[in-house]
Amino acid sequence: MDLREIARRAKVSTATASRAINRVPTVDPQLSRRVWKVVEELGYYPNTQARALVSGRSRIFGLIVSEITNPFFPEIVQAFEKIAVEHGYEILLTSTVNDPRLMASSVRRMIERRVDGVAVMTFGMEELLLEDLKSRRVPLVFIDVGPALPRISNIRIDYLHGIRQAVQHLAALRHKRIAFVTGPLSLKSAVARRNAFLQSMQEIGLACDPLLIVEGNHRTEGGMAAAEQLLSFPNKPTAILCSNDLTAIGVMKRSYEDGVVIPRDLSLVGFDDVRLAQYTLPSLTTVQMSQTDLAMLAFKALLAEVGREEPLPNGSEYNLQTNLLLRKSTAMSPN
Amino acid sequence: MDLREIARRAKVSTATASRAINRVPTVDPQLSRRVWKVVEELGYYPNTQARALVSGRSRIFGLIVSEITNPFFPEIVQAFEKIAVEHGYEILLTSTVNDPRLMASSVRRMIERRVDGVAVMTFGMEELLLEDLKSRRVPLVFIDVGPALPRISNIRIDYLHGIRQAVQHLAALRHKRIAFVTGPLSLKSAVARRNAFLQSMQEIGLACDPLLIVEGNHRTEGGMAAAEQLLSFPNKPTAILCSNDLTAIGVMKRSYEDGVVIPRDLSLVGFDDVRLAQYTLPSLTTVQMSQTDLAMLAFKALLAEVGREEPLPNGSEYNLQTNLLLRKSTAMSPN
DNA sequence: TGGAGATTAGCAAATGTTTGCTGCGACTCC
DNA sequence: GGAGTCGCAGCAAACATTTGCTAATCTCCA
Repeated sequence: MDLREIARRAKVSTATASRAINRVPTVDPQLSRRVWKVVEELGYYPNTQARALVSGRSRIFGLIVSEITNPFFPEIVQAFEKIAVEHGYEILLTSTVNDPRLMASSVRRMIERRVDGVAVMTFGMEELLLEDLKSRRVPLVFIDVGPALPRISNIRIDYLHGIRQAVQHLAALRHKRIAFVTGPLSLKSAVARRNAFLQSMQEIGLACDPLLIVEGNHRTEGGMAAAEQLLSFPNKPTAILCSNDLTAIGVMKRSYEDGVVIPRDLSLVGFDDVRLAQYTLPSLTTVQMSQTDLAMLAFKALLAEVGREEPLPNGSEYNLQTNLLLRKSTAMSPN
Repeated sequence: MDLREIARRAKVSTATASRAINRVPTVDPQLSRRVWKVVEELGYYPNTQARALVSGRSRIFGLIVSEITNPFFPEIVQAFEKIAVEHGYEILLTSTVNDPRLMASSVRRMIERRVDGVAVMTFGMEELLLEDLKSRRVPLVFIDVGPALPRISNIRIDYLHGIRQAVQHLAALRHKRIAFVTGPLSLKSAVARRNAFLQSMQEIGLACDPLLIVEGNHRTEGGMAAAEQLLSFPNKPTAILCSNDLTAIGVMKRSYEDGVVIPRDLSLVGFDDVRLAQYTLPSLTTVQMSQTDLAMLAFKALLAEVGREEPLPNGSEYNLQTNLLLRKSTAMSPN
C-alpha cells in the first residue's frame, strides 16, 4: 500500500495526496479530508526511506556511547530517544565498548544510513576516527573534546564545581588523606576529573600524596583493584573519591570484603549519580551529572545545527553543571 | 557522491559498478578492481535508503524493550546489536516504559522505517498493540507470549528449572518460611515466575503462606516496599525469592536499613543475573537467564524468518534454560 | 464580456540504488 | 567455417516519495 494507492482511492493525484498528508495549507480542505479518510481506513504509513531519499534528510540522529552496559548510558539513551521521538527523529545507537574497530564500524553505519547528525558520548576516545563524518559535513556534538569547527558543537562539563564541593565536604569532615581513583587516563574526561580533584585539593591546601591517586577503568573491577591497593597501605586513606559510580561500587565491594565499614572507617564519594547509587549499602554520596540534561543538550545542539542555513564558523557551546549529592557514604574521619 | 559518480570515474555503467560493489561474481575481476579503487579513493558508502527502496528490505530489525534503564536490558541491547551488525543489520530500539502510548508509537515508528522484523522483549505487555505489525506480515519474535501464527516465533523460557533449583537450595538450608516477591502481575512473565515458585514449593511439600507472596513491580522501590511488609510480620520469612534482581536489590536495601543482616538473618535469591548482582553486598545468589543467549536467539529467529520463502503455519519455537547461580546471599536458616 | 490575478490540482522530474533483459563478442565443437 | 553457447556489460525500469512548474478554474472588476 503506497501513496499512489491512497491517491487513487481518494481520487486525487499523488501530489495532492502527499501535500494533504504533510498538511500543506494550499490544499482544499475537502480534498484533504478525503485523503485523510482513506489514510485512516487503510492504516497507511508513509515510507520513510522514500521520503529520506527525495528530501535528503533521513531524520535519524546517531548516538555513539562508549558502553551501553554502564548504567550511566541507558539513562542518556532513554532521554535522547524520548526527545528525538517527540521531534520526529529516530535514533541509531551504537556502543563502541572502547574498541577502535567498533568505533570505525559505527561511523560507517551512520554514514550509510545517512544520519542527519551524531552525538558522540564517548567522553574522549578515538575522535580521530570521526574524520569521515567531519568531511561529510555531518553535524556533530561532543562532550568537551570537539574541535572548534563549523557544524561541531560542544557540551562543556563543569567538573570542577561538583568535585570541589566533594573535596570540601570531605575536608569539612576532617579528612586529610583523600584518595582518588581515576578512570582510564586515555579518556579525556577521566583526566579532567582527576585534574579537578587535584586543583580542589590544592585550593584548600591539602597535600596530595601521589600514591593516593590510582588509575581505575570506570568499571567495578577497576574500583575493586584500586581499593585493594589503597587499603593495603599502612597509612591508608580515610576517604576515597571515585571518577565514576561504578568505580565507587567496586570500592564498596572490596571494602566490605576486607571488613572496612563505610562510612565508619572510610568515606566514599562517587561521580555521575547513576540511579543505582541510591540503592547501594550505604547509599552513595556522589557528584551528580544529569544524564537527562546531557541528552537533551546534545539533541538540541544537533537540531539547531540541522536547522541552520549557514553554520557558525566555530560551532556552538553548551554548558552542564555538576553538583554534590549528599547521601550516606561519608562521615567524620575516624582519626 | 553517488554510484553514478563511481561508475563514471571507473568508466563502467552504474549496473556494473553496483554489481562490483556487491561482489556479484559475474563481473570481470579487472573492472571490479577498477570500481573498488575508485570507491576507496572517494570513500564512497552506498545509500542504504535507496538500497532499501529498491530491494524492499530495510535491513533494520526493531527491538522493543520494556525499560532500557532496567539493567537487564542493556545487556540484551548490546548482544543484539553485536550480532545484528555482524549480519549487516541495523537496530531500531524503543523503550516502552510500559506505557501503551509509547508502545503504539514504537510500532508506528517501526512500520514507517519498514523494519524487516521485530523482537518484542516486553515479557508480556500490550501484545494487542502489535496488530498493525501482524497485519503487515512483519516477522515477530516474542518471549513466551506470541500467538501460534505464521511468521511469529517464540522463545520459551524454562522458568521452572532455575526456580526449582532455588527453592530446593533454600529448603536444603532448612528454610521453611520462604517468601516470594512477584513482578507486576499484569506481566505474563511475572505470573509465570510466581507459578514456578508455587509449583516448586508444592513439589517438596512446603506450605506456602499466601501472606508471603507479595506483589512488587520489578524495580527497586517495589522490592523495598515488599521487604518492609514482609519484615513487619511477627512470623517473618527466613528467605525471600524475588522475581528479578532489581527487586532483590530493593529487599537488600530495606533489610540493611532495618538492621536485618543478609545472609545471617535472611537469605535472598534474585532472578535474571544482571551484571551488578555480583557487586551487591553480599553478592546475590540468583537464577540466571542469559541475556546474551536471549538476544542471540531472538536475532536468529528473525533472521530465519526473513530468509524463509514460505512461512511455517505456526511459527517456530526456541528454548532458553534458567539456572541457579550460587553466591553469598543465602545461608542456613537462623531457626 | 473580457482580462487580470489568485487559487490550487496535477504532471513529471528527481532522489540513489538494484536487477531483468538484451545484445555483443568470443569461444567451442563438429 | 558456421551454428550454438557462454560470459558479461549496459540499458532502462522500478522502488515511494516530494516539489517546481504549468495550467485550469474561478473571482472580481472595468
